[in-house]
Amino acid sequence: MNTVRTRFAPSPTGFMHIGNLRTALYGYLFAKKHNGQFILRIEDTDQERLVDNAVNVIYQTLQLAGLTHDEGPDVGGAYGPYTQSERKAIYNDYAKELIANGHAYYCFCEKERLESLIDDTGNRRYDKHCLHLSREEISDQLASGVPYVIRQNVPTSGSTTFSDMVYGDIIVENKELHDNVLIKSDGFPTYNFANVVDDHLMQISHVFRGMEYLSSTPNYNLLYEAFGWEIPQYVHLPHIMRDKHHKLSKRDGDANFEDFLNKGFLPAAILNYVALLGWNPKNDVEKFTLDELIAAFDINGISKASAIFDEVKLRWLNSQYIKEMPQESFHTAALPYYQSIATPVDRDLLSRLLQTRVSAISDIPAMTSFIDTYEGYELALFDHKDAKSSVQTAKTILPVVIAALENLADWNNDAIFNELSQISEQNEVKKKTLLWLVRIAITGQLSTPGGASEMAVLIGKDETVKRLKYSLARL
RNA sequence: GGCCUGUUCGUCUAACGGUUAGGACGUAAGAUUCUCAUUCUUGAAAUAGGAGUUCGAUUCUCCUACGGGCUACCA
Repeated sequence: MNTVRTRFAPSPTGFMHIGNLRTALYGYLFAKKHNGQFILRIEDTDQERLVDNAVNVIYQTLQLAGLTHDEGPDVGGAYGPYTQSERKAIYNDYAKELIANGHAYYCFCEKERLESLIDDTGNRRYDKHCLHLSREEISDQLASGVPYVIRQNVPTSGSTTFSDMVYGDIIVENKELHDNVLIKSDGFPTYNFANVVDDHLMQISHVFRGMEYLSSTPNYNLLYEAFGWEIPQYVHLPHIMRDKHHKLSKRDGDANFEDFLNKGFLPAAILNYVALLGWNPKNDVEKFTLDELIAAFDINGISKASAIFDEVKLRWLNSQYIKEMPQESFHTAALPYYQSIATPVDRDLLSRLLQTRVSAISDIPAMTSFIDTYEGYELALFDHKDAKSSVQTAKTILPVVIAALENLADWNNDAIFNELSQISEQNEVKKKTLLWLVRIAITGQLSTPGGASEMAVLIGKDETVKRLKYSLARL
């Protein structure tokens, strides 16, 4: 087998879409699995859609995800340049070669004429008008500077077959194909053309891309054949959907890698989750490091149907990653979220408690808001079926708790817990009930970083007693 | 409209002619527990519909329905 070379070829149009990230991931995994190279190529041929700094976003994302490329604009390589706008002359030379051997031709048609070609079903198919121009007509037009494009000359009969490693063999009638534009009037190549030329020159062995390109693949093959080049292996990937009808899109504001980072998801968890969307390892393993993914990856496991992105499952996976983090790492990651907490509390304790109860780091503010703001919580929180707790039980037992804790000398977790346990025994209130009541009374929150005694330690004795009295007064 | 492509629990998916159709998330019930967290146990939950091929179809073929993609001087 020849060397495996895959490439990730994004357009620098903004943030990194999660679907693109998966495409990059699969290409990376496949290359590394086969000791090959993973190449980054920037496809900036659409000068109108360029976005400042977008290339840096691509570098940063790849780096955060751990998908290091062996060749690319920033790291160089033997097949550069790796930015398409710097390869303009190359494409034009190859387009001329195609014109010379009859597989492409100059087209001088104006927009108006093109639009007159629209048929009654609303479709447009170029009629090869300029293919029939005489040699003189062409050189006249070129000499007088008439704007032109270069079009692919596809056969009008026969059929083209291509093979995809995911979707299998696909046959398309050539008469269904269009004479696509190869070189635009601004001199830049179209995506379709630049791709073929670059994938060949960069010796890409396997082309990983979204399945939206399935329909244009016959045109690609015709191009490869016109050049006499070897056709790469195609690996078309199903889409990632937001729901049954919509692709996960930038418009929804949450389809970018960065958006998920901001929501408190770990890069490794995102990557792990996304790897499993549209691919399965043929066993029941759900959690993979990048290296494990490399070892397990196999094109056979790629599915044909599109997959709906489920953030709930991502949260679960992310929580698994959080639990496995070293304590210090979690603490460091959580620190920024403590900024907004005004009351001084033991942050190390907070981190220790939080780590097992948070599924995304960004959950922290909601879970800790009671530290600063507490008054006016819902009294209904006292009513809890499982804990057999109610406002009524709170009313009777809280005075006992206040009296006991007010006189407690040692303010630490064990002391508080023992004290509360005793109260529960002496007053025939279930421990679970009592702890529930106390926790609600001092936090006013359904979900807290820890249990009653832990929360009491966190906010301190004075505040605990103060809050217990406040709660009792409200009942 | 034409062409391409897809369809297994709510979701991600396994089973590449023979299984009580498996796993995971979520969900329900229960146990443990200093929270509804964690952990553990158990349960409910799917082959889009119809023809065929076959001793036997989730699996192969065809039709229908319903998705998605393409049909640009965007990628």
